[in-house]
Amino acid sequence: MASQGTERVSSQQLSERLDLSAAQIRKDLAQLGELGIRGVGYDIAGLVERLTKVLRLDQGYRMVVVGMGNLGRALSAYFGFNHGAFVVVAGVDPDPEKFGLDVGGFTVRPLEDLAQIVRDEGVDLGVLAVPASAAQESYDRLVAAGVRGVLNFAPAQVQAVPQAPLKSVDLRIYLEELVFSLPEDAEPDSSSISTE
Amino acid sequence: MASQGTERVSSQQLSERLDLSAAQIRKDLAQLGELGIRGVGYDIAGLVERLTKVLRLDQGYRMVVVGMGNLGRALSAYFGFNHGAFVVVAGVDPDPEKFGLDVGGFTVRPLEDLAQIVRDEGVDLGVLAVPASAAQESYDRLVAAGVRGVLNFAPAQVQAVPQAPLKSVDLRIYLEELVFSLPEDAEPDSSSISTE
DNA sequence: AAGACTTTGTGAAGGATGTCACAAGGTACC
DNA sequence: GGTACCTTGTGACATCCTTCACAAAGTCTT
Ligand SMILES: NC(=O)c1ccc[n+]([C@@H]2O[C@H](COP(=O)([O-])OP(=O)(O)OC[C@H]3O[C@@H](n4cnc5c(N)ncnc54)[C@H](O)[C@@H]3O)[C@@H](O)[C@H]2O)c1
Ligand SMILES: NC(=O)c1ccc[n+]([C@@H]2O[C@H](COP(=O)([O-])OP(=O)(O)OC[C@H]3O[C@@H](n4cnc5c(N)ncnc54)[C@H](O)[C@@H]3O)[C@@H](O)[C@H]2O)c1
Repeated sequence: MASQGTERVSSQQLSERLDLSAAQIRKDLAQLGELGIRGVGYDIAGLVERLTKVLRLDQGYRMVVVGMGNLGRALSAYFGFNHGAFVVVAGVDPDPEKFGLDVGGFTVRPLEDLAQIVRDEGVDLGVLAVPASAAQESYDRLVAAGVRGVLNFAPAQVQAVPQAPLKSVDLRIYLEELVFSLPEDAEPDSSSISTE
Repeated sequence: MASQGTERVSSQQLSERLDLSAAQIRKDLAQLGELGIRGVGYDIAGLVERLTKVLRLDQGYRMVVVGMGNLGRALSAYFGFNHGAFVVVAGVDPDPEKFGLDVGGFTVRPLEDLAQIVRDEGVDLGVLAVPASAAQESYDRLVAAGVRGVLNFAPAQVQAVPQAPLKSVDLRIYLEELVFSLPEDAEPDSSSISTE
């Protein structure tokens, strides 16, 4: 809305876009102070500014990707585009064949350089795109190197320390949610069942 | 647990693994009938079987990936490994340079073949890995081709029809949640802010 | 300036969800 | 068989979250 130049928005309009009740929108926004103007609505630029600050997105976060396989490269190219507050500044991998590979504005470097990269580049966050078996070890490595948080894409249970919060993304969950939301009637064929 | 050969589990043990209260586990599982045995706990094989059925994961789902860029190829290789009930059977792209490219057990085919592929291969689900600007169009195409549900990775608001539920995954949210969970004290540098 | 109209902020009510605590049912050992 | 010990299933309670409904505060028109 802001990028389209709209100036004001009502809780009613927001509720339609976000699929929530208008009362919910107002209750939530009121938590941040009196942001709206009665009879008028909310100032979009003001909302964006306030929310950006509350969500701590008013500062830059520098990231390093660990594991430059299929997913690591895709993420680097994606986040590398500088989505808002986030920039990927480096990617590391233990596989020498990947060293020097160009992705999203930087080249892949050896895993051993991690600590140095974090220090020199002022890295804040780590992204794990390594095999599940290497997830815990990689997390520990990132923490030792000094990152302040880690986003994990490996389907593994990783033990985290409070100094470096961990957030895990398991894409399989989305597939499961999708099939659960499917209309009941005719279910698909069962030719490809496999019990892992 | 099942793959490790463990036979039984108590609500207490589950609560520790899942970070929920034991009472919560019991209340939830009791919804599916009396699955447990008092004084003993739950039979793991039985639980897996019951949950698999309830979540409709007891049947195979065949998928097609639309958009064979960085993410599409990564996802194909990932899901192509046949995670439980899911198999990627095809990938399509409008870019002729990508035709014939080999990923995760199949080759990339032209976008125009989509309808035919869905019909011939008995595809149930579609995966959107296209630019945001092409998301709606691609969703419509998938629905017209006959898929029963769509998983979308493009950061776009797509209008869905009830016959083909849509589930969207926005990875940026995870980054935002991660920085919000960071310890308050010293926030990182602000040298790389950009307002998109 | 007054009246008609909007839209926010918010107590109060209602609904949903989570926790407690214990009887019911089961095992294990003598 | 009897006793000690577990662990589930579940009402009763507590807590949290959402919706309702309206006063307060603003705009717009005349
Ligand atoms: N590909 C996807 O779409 C996708 C989606 C969700 C999750 N995942 C998960 O993400 C992870 C990576 O997936 P991928 O498809 O990119 O696999 P991949 O095999 O293509 O890449 C893994 C990379 O990690 C590197 N690596 C191996 N051991 C390492 C270690 N100890 N430290 C650092 N790097 C190491 C490898 O050299 C390789 O480059 C896996 O755990 C996978 O389950 C992948
Ligand atoms: N790369 C990531 O890690 C990542 C993560 C999350 C979300 N996404 C989103 O996923 C989408 C794809 O990302 P990407 O990095 O793979 O981009 P990409 O540019 O590498 O790939 C996009 C692909 O879509 C194809 N395409 C273009 N128009 C199309 C159309 N009308 N129909 C079908 N295919 C079409 C292109 O030929 C290209 O192969 C984007 O919307 C991106 O924002 C990417």
